[in-house]
Amino acid sequence: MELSSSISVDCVVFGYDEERLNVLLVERTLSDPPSSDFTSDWTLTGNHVYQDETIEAAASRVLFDLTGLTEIYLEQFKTFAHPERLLKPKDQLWMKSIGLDPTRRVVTVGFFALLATQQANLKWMGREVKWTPVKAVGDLAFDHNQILDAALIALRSKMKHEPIGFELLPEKFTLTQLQNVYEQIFDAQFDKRNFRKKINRMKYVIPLNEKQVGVPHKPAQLYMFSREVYEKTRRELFDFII
Amino acid sequence: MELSSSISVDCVVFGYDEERLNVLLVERTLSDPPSSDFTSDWTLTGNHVYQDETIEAAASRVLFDLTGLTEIYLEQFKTFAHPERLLKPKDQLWMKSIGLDPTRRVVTVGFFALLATQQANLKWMGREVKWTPVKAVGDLAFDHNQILDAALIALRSKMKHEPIGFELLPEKFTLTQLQNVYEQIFDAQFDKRNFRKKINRMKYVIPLNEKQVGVPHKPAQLYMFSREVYEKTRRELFDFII
DNA sequence: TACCTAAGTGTTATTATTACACTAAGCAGT
DNA sequence: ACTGCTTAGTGTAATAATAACACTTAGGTA
Repeated sequence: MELSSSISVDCVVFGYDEERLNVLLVERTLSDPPSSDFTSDWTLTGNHVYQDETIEAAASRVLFDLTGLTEIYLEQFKTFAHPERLLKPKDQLWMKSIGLDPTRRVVTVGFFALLATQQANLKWMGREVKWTPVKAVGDLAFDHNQILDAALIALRSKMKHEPIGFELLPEKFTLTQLQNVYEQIFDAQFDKRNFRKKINRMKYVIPLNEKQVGVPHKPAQLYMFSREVYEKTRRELFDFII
Repeated sequence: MELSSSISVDCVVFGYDEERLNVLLVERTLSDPPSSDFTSDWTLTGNHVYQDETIEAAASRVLFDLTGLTEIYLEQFKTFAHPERLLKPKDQLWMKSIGLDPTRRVVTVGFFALLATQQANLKWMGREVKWTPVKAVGDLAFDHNQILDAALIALRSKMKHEPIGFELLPEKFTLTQLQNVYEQIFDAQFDKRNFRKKINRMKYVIPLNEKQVGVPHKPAQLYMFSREVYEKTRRELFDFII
């Protein structure tokens, strides 16, 4: 039989806080009726797509409602549609409680978003919202662990070949911060001098006439990323690969 | 209002025929009622997802029905859900003619598949099926030009960083064939000696004890690709990038 | 003034990239 | 058997990128 389904978007919102990579989670509690069986747990941030809305608009709406920001790096990475993705008893219970038909198949389109954590001012439909270090995420509701895993794979893969690390930093950043972003996300350590040599070749990482102030050590040069220069100077690489 | 929709998959089936990159198209005619207004045109190969079917299974089913093959390289690349993606008059007419509700939003998950054209034995629900050179594809039905464009972008991007060019060749291939695959898909020319030097470093491209036979020139060494060796010897690269 | 912290910098050996042109092997036609 | 046609296959030298490695500098704090 042909499939009729609801469509939702889930945004895996990654935030970097100068220490590690975090992901935004919102609490899921059973409010109506409040149930003692239902211990609260955590979900990614998602919502249904409205009738006349594109999925990109739905994802932006979720992000805006959540953070108050509009210019967020956002990218569709994968769609999740397994027939049994929402059939765990707790998920069923929760769907009933908010008035959704629990037998209805829900297809969700996964997006990931990148931002510097301090940019965001968090709220979500009155529910609790928190940043959680990606490495400390426990069992999530629905199939959200799977979605998060896929988002991480997509993030790493994109990050290897395109300059999106900057999206996780404030507009002005130091090279040490930039290096830390890559070290955290790839669980790797790079040599400072070699890293900087490489960055030096990237004409789109532009030194500013500005240094850190108020740090209790030699203040670092600040840089910014220019997507414009990147688009002009980018050259195609083939790695395909050893 | 919340969205209720049908889910379909569309497979962008790429085939390489030792000359260029082709894509499989099927003819769309209005059979019931046959209409003289409705000039036939071409679509990608897709179908609805059934109630208890995963989208991956639906895509494999489409490919199997189309080619009789089961072990095809297949990858989900993007989901298309624009509210107006099927509202062109011709698309509406066609949906009515096959008994679909034309006001219903249809969300389609795009997959691309790779094969060597000679492997496939084509048929599709009695409709005409043809290989078309990607560069010669005209206006397609629905939003299928958009889907094809996105598939090409995804293919090129993946191909730059992972060894999937082999999927477009027969199991045993020559280095010249391999080079042609990349030249065609990237619209570029590579130096033969440098290309071969690079391939030489890839331990997963394995020379066989076998040569071409019956060619009217020096017969070429045949090679095969070993995914197993690839997985073992692959090393992570960071290009992120000038 | 001494100490702490992170910033910033250069050299050398190895490896990869680029640009470039001739010889070898098989087949077809005479 | 010889000639010609076609594609396969190969090496070198100059330049650029990578990898491994340790000390000095600038500011703040006590």
